Amino acid sequence: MGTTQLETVPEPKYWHLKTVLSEALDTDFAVGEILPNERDLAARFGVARATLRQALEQLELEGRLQRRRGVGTTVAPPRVGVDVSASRSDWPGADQHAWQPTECTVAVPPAAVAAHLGTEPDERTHVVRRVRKGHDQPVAAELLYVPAASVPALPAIDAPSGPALARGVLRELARLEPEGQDRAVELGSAGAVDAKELDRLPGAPVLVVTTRYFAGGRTAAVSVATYRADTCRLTFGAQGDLEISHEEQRRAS
Amino acid sequence: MGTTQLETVPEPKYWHLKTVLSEALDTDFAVGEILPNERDLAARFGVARATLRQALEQLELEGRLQRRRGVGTTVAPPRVGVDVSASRSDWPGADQHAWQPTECTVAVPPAAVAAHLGTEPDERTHVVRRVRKGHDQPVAAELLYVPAASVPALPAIDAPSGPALARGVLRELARLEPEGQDRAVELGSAGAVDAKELDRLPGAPVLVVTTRYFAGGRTAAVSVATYRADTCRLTFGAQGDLEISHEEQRRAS
DNA sequence: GAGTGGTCTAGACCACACG
DNA sequence: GTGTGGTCTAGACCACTCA
Repeated sequence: MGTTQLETVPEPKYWHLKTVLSEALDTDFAVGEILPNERDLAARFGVARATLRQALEQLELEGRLQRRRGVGTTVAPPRVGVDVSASRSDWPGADQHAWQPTECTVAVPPAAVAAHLGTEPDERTHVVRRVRKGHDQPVAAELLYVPAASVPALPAIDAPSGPALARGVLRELARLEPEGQDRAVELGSAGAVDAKELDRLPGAPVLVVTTRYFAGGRTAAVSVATYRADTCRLTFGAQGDLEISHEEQRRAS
Repeated sequence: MGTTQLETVPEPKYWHLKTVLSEALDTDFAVGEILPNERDLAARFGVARATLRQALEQLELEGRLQRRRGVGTTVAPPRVGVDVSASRSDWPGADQHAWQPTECTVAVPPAAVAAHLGTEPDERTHVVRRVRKGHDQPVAAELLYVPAASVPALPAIDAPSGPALARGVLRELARLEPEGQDRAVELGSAGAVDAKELDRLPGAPVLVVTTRYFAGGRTAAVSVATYRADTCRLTFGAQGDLEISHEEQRRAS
């Protein structure tokens, strides 16, 4: 006898809240719609604001919500599929439409990047900053490290300069004969600069894509690109894109 | 005259804390070492425990720390590179060493998965649960949806069954002639089951890898695999692995 | 049982967007 | 100015691990 169900797992409040909210989003809200503010929501559910926020954070991490200070919390659109497959012609400089150079400096790359490039630990390289846009929104911010050896025709100019020089570096890079590339994806958090470029707050979750470009038997360039984890889904399509995100899979289940 | 530097950006405390802690980790701590407990750390830095925790959360998200209830906070080892490139022979059933089947059921897949598979919305498929291990640790939990049409030799058994039947399904799958695959990566949070399988708390950040396997002009199977985002770095190597993680790049800079 | 991280509360003030 | 989300505090209790 006794209880029909052993209450073995007292679910945390924020977890239960997240579930309830998630279902409400599916049924009662449209994409772009504004939710009630956090204080109201917390009161409505009878929890402290911090607890409510913990649930909202989870939902934002899953790409369901978008929160903007001074504005409010809105229902996020489904994640955008972004092609990052190596089979495409995405050798730096080839896809001028997607990536937009913003700056070009000469600096000493992080030691590990230098190791990839085969440059001396204190050797300076060109550093091109680029932004990738999609559907009006910035989706990724990139630092592209290009050693002088890869672009011998260019002088190493000390002073930071604009998109013009950046395009020059990319143009020179495009002359090389691509021999392949390497890619790795991991979770990270946006630094101050990247955050500004991605229109997010510092610390926002990002997918860090590190790419090595090979040419002439060497590593011709290394790219460290940070994609907005809240709005992006990285696709490595061999036979076309995955049209439906995990997010939508979950909703539909 | 006046201040030499306009204090334009009052950095949040937790952000500054994170930076300080990060540097301390680099210089004063070894991998696996236990940090002082949260109450002590908070007191030492003169902040509330919640603020200290916000900094620790960030560092955990970046794979620098590992926190375990009842135990303490330890310095995490560098992330493990996990190969998820499509070029490998990772057709389900081929790589028995990495993936370990734990269960096999018959169930109706989520609608979106059904759409990928081309099955009816209410049509049941085999569902194989697998776990991927690496260096003693579980790194990924997977649900593999296999429609009956892909494994015609097998009867659809209603009752859930163990690894034995799962291996049977995989064996049948391996008979098919692979025609390619599709892959997408996005950020998610672990559900209750996945969390248990990955030895993490529910809600832990994961990298969700959705794969479509093609054979016989159809989608033969769909896999939804969740990788531990804190400990894993997904590699798509065309010319070998990236040996050095973003993490280490940052440390070395 | 002692010590750890995980959850939760009820406040407060700040930075930002918008009218 | 008003309202929003972002940060921060100083507590409390709970769930878990381990000796």
